[in-house]
Amino acid sequence: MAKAARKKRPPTKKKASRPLPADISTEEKIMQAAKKLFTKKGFAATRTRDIAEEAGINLALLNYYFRSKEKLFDIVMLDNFRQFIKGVSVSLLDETASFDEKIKKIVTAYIDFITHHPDLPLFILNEIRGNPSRLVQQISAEVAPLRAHMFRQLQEAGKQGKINPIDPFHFIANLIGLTVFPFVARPLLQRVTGVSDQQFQAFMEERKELVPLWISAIMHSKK
Amino acid sequence: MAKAARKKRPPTKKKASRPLPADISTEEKIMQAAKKLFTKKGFAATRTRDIAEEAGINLALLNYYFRSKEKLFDIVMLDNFRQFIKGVSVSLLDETASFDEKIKKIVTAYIDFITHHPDLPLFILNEIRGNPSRLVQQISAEVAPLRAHMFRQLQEAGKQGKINPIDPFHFIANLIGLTVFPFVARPLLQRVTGVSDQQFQAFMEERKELVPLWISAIMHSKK
DNA sequence: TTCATTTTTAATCATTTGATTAAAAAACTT
DNA sequence: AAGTTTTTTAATCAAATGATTAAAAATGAA
Repeated sequence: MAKAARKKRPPTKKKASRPLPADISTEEKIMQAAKKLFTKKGFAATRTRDIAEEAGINLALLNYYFRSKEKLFDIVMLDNFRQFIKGVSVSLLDETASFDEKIKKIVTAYIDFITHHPDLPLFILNEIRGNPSRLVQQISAEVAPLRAHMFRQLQEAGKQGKINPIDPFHFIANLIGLTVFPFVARPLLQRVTGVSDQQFQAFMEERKELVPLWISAIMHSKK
Repeated sequence: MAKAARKKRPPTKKKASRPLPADISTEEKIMQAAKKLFTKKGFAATRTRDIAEEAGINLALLNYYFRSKEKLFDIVMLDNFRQFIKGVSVSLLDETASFDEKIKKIVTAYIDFITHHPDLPLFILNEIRGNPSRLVQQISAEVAPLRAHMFRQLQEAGKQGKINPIDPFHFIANLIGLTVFPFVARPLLQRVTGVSDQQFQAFMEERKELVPLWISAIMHSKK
């Protein structure tokens, strides 16, 4: 029997004619709650009920606005990625800075940024793994111009003989590894080295200076 | 009504009098399946049914042998940790090797090891975060002697004026960061740098030589 | 106000999932 | 072989969980 598909009321089709509620909208509340929980615990370990409670709304509202847990997650993930990339792109595209200055800016920016969003890196590393999807594809597209720019700079610096020719792969692995990895491995590192929370922060402050120095040392070390 | 608590038959209390089944026991099959899935997808995203299927046994058997998903996970996790640590400890405790040689051995050992267990590092970084539990405590205890040994070596090398005095925190963060991080961030790195699977392996082979060189350069760079 | 539309809720559904049970099958002892 | 214990299974349970529904409340337009 042809069950006339009950057309669901389209959610959140804002009447273009009138301005938004302006204040902290319900949709935004849900997004923020979802971001907080998804980022901290990952997709599978996060319950939609927890998100609803964190947002202070009814569970049905979540589905009303976002249709499904997956959809909501995709949005949060994309948002997280963009934020993560933005940190680097600003410094990277600053044409007035020298290569060394750029590195220093990137390192500082990332350390500051992750200090305020400590769960982000691991979230991204996790979710990028299980997702060969369009999401990741989209991210790649957004990163492309940045990559091109950095590669060019690397090549120029290499040609001027200032530094060793180093493959971009190694360069980026080193830069991000030295900067981001301590945050990702923080619980492990603190256990193994017996470092307190306060000390950890101090060490990361130190690294703002040290990592650029080390990167430089690496690129001037003789093969 | 006092329902006389149905005493559950104690699982897997092997009669000590007779040797084990010897071949690949059911218990072992379950362990291996659980390890594979837990390590790849984490605790929350892994279903006990999937483990049972992967092991080719009935779901009830899993609970018969291990009582609960949590218990099984704890066992797998401890096992994974030990394996991860073992890689380093062998190289580290080799008294015949010089400091530089040790570093080279550690880097090579880790790169080889993780190449064959690519999901392990991220698993550990994930599970150590949400687990301030006795599990992590136990790990710490097992790592302690290694840490002490490495610290002593670092201090000695520093006193001999061969290298800059470098805090153990920075040293370990650098060593592991440069060695392990590329694997953890592999999908991201490959996307950003446009590197193929084959090329990635080649790069990691290169790093067996390069990372020790870089570590050396870092420790000889002037403050 | 009245009416239409949007937003929110309580209640419920359907499926998934960890766990248990009772009984069958297999292994071992005598 | 008979009896005992261990191992394995099919069936089922109970709780958790993502999603939907129908109706109420709020909002804005006329």
